[in-house]
Amino acid sequence: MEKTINFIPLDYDSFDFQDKNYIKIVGRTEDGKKACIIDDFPAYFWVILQKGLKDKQIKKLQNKIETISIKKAKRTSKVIKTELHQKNFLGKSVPALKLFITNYKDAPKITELLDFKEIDHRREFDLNIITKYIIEKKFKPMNWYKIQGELLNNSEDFGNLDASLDVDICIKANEITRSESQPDFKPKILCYDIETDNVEIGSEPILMISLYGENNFRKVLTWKSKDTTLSYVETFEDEEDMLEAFVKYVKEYSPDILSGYFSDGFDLPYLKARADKNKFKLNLGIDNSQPVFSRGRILTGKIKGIIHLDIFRFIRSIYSQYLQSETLSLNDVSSELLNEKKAEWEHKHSSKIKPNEWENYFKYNLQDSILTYKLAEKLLPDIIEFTKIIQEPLFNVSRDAMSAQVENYIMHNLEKYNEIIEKRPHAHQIGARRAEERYEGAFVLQPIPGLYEDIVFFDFTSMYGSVIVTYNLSKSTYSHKRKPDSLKVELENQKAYFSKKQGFFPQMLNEIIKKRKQCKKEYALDKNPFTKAKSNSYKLLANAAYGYQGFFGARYYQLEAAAATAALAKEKIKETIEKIKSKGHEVVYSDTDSIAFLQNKKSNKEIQELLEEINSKLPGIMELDFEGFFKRGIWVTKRTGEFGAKKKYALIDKNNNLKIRGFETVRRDWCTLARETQNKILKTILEDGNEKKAVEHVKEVIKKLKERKIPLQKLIIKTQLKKPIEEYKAQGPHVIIAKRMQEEQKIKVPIGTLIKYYISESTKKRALIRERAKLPDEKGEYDIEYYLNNQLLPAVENILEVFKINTKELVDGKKQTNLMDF
DNA sequence: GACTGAACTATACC
DNA sequence: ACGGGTATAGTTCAGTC
Repeated sequence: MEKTINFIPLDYDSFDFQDKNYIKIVGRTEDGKKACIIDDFPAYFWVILQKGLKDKQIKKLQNKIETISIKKAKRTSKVIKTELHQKNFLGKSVPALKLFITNYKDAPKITELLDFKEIDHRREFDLNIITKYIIEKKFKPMNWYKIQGELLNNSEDFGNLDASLDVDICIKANEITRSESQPDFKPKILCYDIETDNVEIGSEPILMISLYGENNFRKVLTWKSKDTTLSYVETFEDEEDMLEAFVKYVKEYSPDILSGYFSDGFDLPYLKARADKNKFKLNLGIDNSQPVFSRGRILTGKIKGIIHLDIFRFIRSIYSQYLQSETLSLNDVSSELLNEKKAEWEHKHSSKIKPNEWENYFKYNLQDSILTYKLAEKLLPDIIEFTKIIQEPLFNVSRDAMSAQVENYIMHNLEKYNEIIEKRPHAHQIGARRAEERYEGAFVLQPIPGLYEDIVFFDFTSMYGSVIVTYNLSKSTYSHKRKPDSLKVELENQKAYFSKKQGFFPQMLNEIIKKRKQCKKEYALDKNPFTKAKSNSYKLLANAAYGYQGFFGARYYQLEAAAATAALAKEKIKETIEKIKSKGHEVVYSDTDSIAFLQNKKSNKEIQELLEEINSKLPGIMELDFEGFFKRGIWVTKRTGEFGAKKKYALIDKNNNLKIRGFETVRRDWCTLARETQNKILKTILEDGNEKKAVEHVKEVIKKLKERKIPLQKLIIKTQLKKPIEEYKAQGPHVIIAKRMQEEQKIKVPIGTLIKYYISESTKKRALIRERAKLPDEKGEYDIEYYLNNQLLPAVENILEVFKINTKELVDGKKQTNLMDF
């Protein structure tokens, strides 16, 4: 039966039927029904031919290729037909054969048989099948389409596929056209969280599972305690019954997105492992399949027909640059984004929980799902807009690293350039790229330490991106030797040349930057969160494009283009600094794309005119922007030597808002006491314009510390493990503490763990710091001398030095601090 | 055992 | 393995006397 529906694709999957590839897309219809679209997949890839082949030679080659057939264990795969096309590859026009094959999965195998001398390159055999499908059919995620096709209703097509799918409607597509109207789509989200006694996946039973969804849908499922009056708690006989109810509720709710926080790495694999132990099928998929885990660098959990969204993964790979949370824990991120915290619950083994305590545990468990739901709601505009722009499924976009996002964007936008997609680098190429010498990067101006007044900040908008566009720096425009009408860029040990004819990479980047500008304008007029999200997405892409060209895993890697980008950016900012100086302004500081200088009694209007004048002479799309006026700013010396420290300064604006960069205040590996004290003195100095109050405050803190009146809590030092503990060559304090945590307390300390410790007094003379490091709850007295000399004073010394104050004089009994004082 | 520079390590800036 | 280079600064390590 013929059927036409309006449909929005959400989740993509591929399957084989009679040895051919098909794509299965799950999404929603306009009236909110869950639908599945089956579409065929034209499996093909390209071989790029040598130039100047005669028609006869090509025909002969085609005939040879068309006989290729390979047998794998289960299927025979062959070349169906070939077509000759004129395509572009890396900006050059090339003759190419389009090879249609029966099964795309065998494309790499078939390319191995194509070692004919007439063939220069084989391409597009190494794409993800869904990526290739979306490019080919332009059936893009999170957009509305009109689907016209055959209704599958208990039909025998595809082996009764439709009958096994838990959807309202299933259609074999004949025609897919983009709808004119694109109404807003609000996906149905369900969030979940589990609690266990042991974090080792599957090691012990799951104690409870919470669920939270729209219209205040809330559940806590448990089998541990039946003693509760909380209406949302449901109790079961055993773990298996609880798991069964979990699956039942998910299916009834029928979410588009099932979301957890770190659920890829914990909740979902744990659920699966416990289901296995109970010999129970965790059949969450719409085809009743169980979650499937792919082992990349990190575990990834996929559920068929439902988008499994791990909010933590998205935050870590994309969103963390907008956050200032010290860790990406649910608690820290929720505090920052939602101004809400996890519920109070002191973790203890379930055997030690008293009957009247369980309710608090249930509330805690539910709160985690609620926070995850709120985070999902908050971040979804960003995730959806990014998905629409990148044109990959939300499942991938929410997990991919920035390099993959840039690459996917490129691949999905190459068609209008008639370009064949470059291949992924081989392992040996990656090795060679990684071994390449590093190139010279950005310029950082050495500041002269001091307190300054009335500071102006300018910065270049998307500087590196605008340089790439302006000078046409990319793989397809690069040449190692001079060509007519090419731009020469002097690098450290070589010269690089870039053609003036615009390449697709700079052209695409130009579009991205233009769209960003447009969105920004739009948002200024109408504060729509989706416009903001779109603007953010383009900004992210524009900023990542430079790093992409220098990234060893990139299809369009060109180190010379990256090096030239940095070199030209450096040249331009230096010229701009000179220009500002020539107008009588003292330039205080500059880092990469920003310049700070003294207003020097000039009016704001004159500053604006200066900006316009500079802009009128900048090349291409390069643009300098006004960042802000600051009433005061402080730059300090390095700890060693008397020169000004780079990447370390503090500013205050007219509304007394602080902007602190690089100082210990913003570093999480310093104890709270040092950070708070430093923050306070920076604030008073910048507010008052003098150091008087700051000195008094420091004296007070020193006194308290010496009297041991500072609580230990403020002296805990946190350091993150950046690699497995056995790989450390130097046994620093945090490494020793981590080892003890693992050996004495049986606490797992994987990469990324934030190790907490304090430095205690020692009976031994000249003991190493690591020998004095103790766990926060370990008995001992903190070492006053250490905290004075290694934490507090270093944090305030360089700041007070600007006012010629010797910190040591603030310390009573200086002989303990420095023997030279005698 | 004291001292010193190099190596290792973590974190921040843009 | 999953953007790039620039920079500060603490602690340990290894060599010297």
